[in-house]
Amino acid sequence: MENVTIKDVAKYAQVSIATVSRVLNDNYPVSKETKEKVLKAMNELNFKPNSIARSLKSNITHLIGVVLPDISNSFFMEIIKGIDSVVSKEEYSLILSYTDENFERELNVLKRLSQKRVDAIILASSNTDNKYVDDLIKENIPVVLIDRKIKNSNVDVIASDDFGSAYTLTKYLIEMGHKDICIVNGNLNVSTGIERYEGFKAAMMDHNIEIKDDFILNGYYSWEKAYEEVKKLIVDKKIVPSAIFAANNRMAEGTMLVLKENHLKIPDDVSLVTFEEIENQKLIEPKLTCIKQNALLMGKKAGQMILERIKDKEANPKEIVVVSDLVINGSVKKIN
Amino acid sequence: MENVTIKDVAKYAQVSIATVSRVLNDNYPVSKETKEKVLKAMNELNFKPNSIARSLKSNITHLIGVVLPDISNSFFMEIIKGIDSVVSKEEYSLILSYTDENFERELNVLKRLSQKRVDAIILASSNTDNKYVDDLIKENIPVVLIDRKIKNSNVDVIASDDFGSAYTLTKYLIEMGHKDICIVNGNLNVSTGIERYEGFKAAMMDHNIEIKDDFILNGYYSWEKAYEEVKKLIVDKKIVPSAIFAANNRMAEGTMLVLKENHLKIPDDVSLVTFEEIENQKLIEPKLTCIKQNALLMGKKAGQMILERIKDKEANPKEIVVVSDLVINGSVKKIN
DNA sequence: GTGAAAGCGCTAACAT
DNA sequence: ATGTTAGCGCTTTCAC
Repeated sequence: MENVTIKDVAKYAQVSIATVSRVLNDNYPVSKETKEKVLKAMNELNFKPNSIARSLKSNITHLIGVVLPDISNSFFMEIIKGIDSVVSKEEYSLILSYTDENFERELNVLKRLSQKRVDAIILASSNTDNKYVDDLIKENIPVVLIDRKIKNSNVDVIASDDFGSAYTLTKYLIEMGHKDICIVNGNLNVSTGIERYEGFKAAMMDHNIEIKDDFILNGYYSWEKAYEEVKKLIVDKKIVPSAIFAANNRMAEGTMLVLKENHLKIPDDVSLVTFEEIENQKLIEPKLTCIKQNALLMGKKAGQMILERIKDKEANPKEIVVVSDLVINGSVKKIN
Repeated sequence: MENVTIKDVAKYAQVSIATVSRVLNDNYPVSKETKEKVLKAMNELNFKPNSIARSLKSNITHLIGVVLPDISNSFFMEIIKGIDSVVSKEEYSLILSYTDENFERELNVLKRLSQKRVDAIILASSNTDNKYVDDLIKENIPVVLIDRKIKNSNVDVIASDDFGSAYTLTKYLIEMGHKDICIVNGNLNVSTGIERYEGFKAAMMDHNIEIKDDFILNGYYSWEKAYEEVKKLIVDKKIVPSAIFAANNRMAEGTMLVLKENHLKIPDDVSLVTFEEIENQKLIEPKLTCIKQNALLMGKKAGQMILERIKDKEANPKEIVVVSDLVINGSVKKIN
């Protein structure tokens, strides 16, 4: 009963293996009788086509590699759900890898996926300078970038308007009267990190507000790092900004804990905004004013894109921008 | 440059394909000179071994299927991290699938994994009656159950002591003076759901406390369901229990929102305990008294187990219980 | 409508 | 130490 092959089925049904294959794929004429005979044989022997062998012939593995920096972040989990909901309908499975924002690890993972001959890769790279993507494409493995862009690569991209949204969010703080605004930056090797920072700077500059050196913190998209950096500012340096802009949800969470531990109330003592909603937002007081990205939709679009790309590798790369919303909650104090 | 095979390398280096294979695997004697010649050829042609072809020969895919009910739950994400940290060292990749507690979907996913010829499967089944697991094992695909057991299957298991922990947690409530305790059950088709309920009942019975029908809620491990059910009890029926036992974190979150919306303070108005810590616990007042499982460790153990099992399919199945802690926080009121 | 046979890229037994 | 060859399970072209 173990590892029944097409050959066994053929013998059992007393036909050739070619016929079995034809029944299996239903792509060539087979007489009704033989077809039934074969199907019966398959059933009785509990035959399952070996997809490895199929892949070897067809060069199609029905495997999509998904490479993300942080799988505990619900933002990326939503993306996975979005991707899966689209591609699983076409019988694709996802190989999930995460990199922890570590570029070396990312390269290893990509290499492994390439050897596994995945049909395509969906990538949120931890480095704008990822040159390996070009190699992948040369090797005929299409890549769709999600959330994070890279330099010089002529590939499909699905991302948010990080610059614009950061600008909007900062502008909102400014219009609420804030000037002493601290930014907790994300990973500045990453397009989103850079663009959010640029958006922030542009808004500040456009309103002629100076950004103090002390108020530029590097949180690398990490909860812990953000916690440390904000703590250094507030506890060690004893500087309390009027508002804090956290460049992602994890860092907003770390920031909130510092504030909580030091009995600084949001928004009375410090205002806080974040790029991407924090976990369990609904249960936390106050809800944070934030940019809310549509991660599920991004995932779905990426799934569609990758399916199209697998079918047509020559089409011109597309860049899709998924709009994010500014959600105003009660975490920003109005200053006269 | 595209799809260089062992054959191309052989021609380029002017040796036989066998020699190339030998260099590739470094498992047979090859003279230093030829070896270098071949390595050079590989390099210059940018050769990458086709792991599909290898798999076809060896029957080893270096793929492990991971099937989980809910990937947005940090509990399961930690499990993935644990698994990955162990198996990626041995060059395994993970195919991730989630089932949303839907058993049909689970069966589909398992079938797909079996056809993909994964080397093994790590499964948190959404039904104790999963008989397909036996088929998988017959097909020579080892299975390790994680978190959730199934009936009658002679397979490796790595789980928590759900009964015991639920008993402990309930006993704690009782010792704090609670009698009107409401349980929000998980999925009662699942071993954890059942055992947690059983543990709860046993503790109640041992202390001669009657469980009221109104206080047995079915939340199916779903945030939304729990929210609905608790709301029905508290808002529609206008019954406020003295304490609530939520059988997992998502349901505790749903429950908390109902309480919050109805201005019921924890623990003053209602006490609440949960099986597994909620997301962003640190930022939420009050922190919930809970059973804290060691998900990362469970994942690591599962990873080790699966590697051992792949190496030795005949060894007797093991069952490992990972201990959970009762973490007492301020969410339970002491009643005289 | 069906069968024979080549071949996908690789490994390993056998031969030299 | 190296080459020749069969074969892993399947698809597909070419005969009939």
